[in-house]
Amino acid sequence: MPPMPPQATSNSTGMATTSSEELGSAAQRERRKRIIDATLALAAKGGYDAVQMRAVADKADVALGTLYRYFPSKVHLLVAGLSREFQRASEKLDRTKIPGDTPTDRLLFVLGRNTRMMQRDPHLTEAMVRAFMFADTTAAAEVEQVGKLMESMFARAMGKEVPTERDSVIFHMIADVWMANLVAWVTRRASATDVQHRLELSVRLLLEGRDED
Amino acid sequence: MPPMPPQATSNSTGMATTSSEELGSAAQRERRKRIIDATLALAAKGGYDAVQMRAVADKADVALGTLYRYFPSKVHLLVAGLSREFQRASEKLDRTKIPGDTPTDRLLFVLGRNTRMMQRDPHLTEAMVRAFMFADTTAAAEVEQVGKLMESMFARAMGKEVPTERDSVIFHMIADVWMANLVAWVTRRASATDVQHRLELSVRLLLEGRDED
DNA sequence: CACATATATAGAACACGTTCTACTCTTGAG
DNA sequence: CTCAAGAGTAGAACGTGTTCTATATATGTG
Repeated sequence: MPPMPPQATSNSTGMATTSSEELGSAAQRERRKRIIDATLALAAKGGYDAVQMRAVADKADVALGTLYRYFPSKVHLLVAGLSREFQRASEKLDRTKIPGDTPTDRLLFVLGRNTRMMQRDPHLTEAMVRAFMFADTTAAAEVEQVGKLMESMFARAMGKEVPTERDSVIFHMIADVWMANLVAWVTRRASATDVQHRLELSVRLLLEGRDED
Repeated sequence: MPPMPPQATSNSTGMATTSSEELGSAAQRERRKRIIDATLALAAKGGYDAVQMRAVADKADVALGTLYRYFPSKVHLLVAGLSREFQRASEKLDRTKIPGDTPTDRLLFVLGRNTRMMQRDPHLTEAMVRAFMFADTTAAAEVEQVGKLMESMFARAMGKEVPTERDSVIFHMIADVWMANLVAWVTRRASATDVQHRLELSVRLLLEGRDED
């Protein structure tokens, strides 16, 4: 067993620790940030395949061994990147008044906004989303964290800060449909408008049990 | 450009050609079958990681180069395996009277039956489902075919042999939720009962706009 | 039959994720 | 200050997906 370094974001409560995020010295937080920056930069340029561990290490100016000490696999790395992106989106959302007359409309606004944001960077989205779906059991915790982030964004959008169990399940389904559609879009099996329509229909059905107003 | 062999299953109509399936000499169909058999056997024994191209080639008694001539990547191979499994499930279904009083119930029966069938072989399911989700654009056609199979199974279950556009979209969403739940199950982020409940809830909401009867 | 061409084979070669080794640099406890 | 343990570094090494090369075998056409 190697001695664990900064690493892992288990955090049993699911709440972020104040604002500074997790353990590690300043230098370590710096390194971790550089690594994720490098990852996302490479992903944005060439997608999943362009995120090569040696390239990430180089660009982040750490040794390959160090990279692996921080993130035990390429998938962990990319899911961590997705997590950070969602965290940022979520924070930005907090500073925004979400438009829409009904909770459903507001959820749809959030979903549409994030979808468009991701579609603006196809390579990056491809890399993160494929890693997310490919993740195996060893990255289950990281995937779960992303799930939590999506759920809480949805909850906030709908003004259900404390979702019921049923709400949670429905948010989870919406997240599933969202991710599935992003995957389809990323692999060119669905157009941007396909995605938009499907999301709208499924959200209305799941939340209101109807579509067309 | 290398000369294409048996290969690809485009089939623009989406209909299976009578019963014998696709082009190629008898020997070629034989090889193809052996390859998929070998793939599924290895997958059943050790999941995604155990499906190693050299091992598949060995077990199928073909050269590595031949394997690649038939299936251009590991993902193609596994998605083809999933496709064949679904085709079989679909055929078996055709020989079955689907129980259930309402179309929704019948769809849920089919979904539950297939889910249980897949859960009976966790490794195999893990291998196929992860490949399915990880597939890139080069395997989009194969993924689409699997999508078509799911859709037509659902359509048949509900007695909607000729689904409307709206039906299709809804079937697609159900397939998305189904696959997402299988992924979650496979990575131990969801239990079998979680999956069952989520599927039931989402199908009822998507099809009837309500749950609890 | 004979040959041209498509397929199949064995195995080397290559790429990239991951692991390992040997060494150096930091850091914090005493 | 000293030094032991942890963290980082450079780079070799390994495993598996994929590609390439050289050769052999089928196959169908004159």
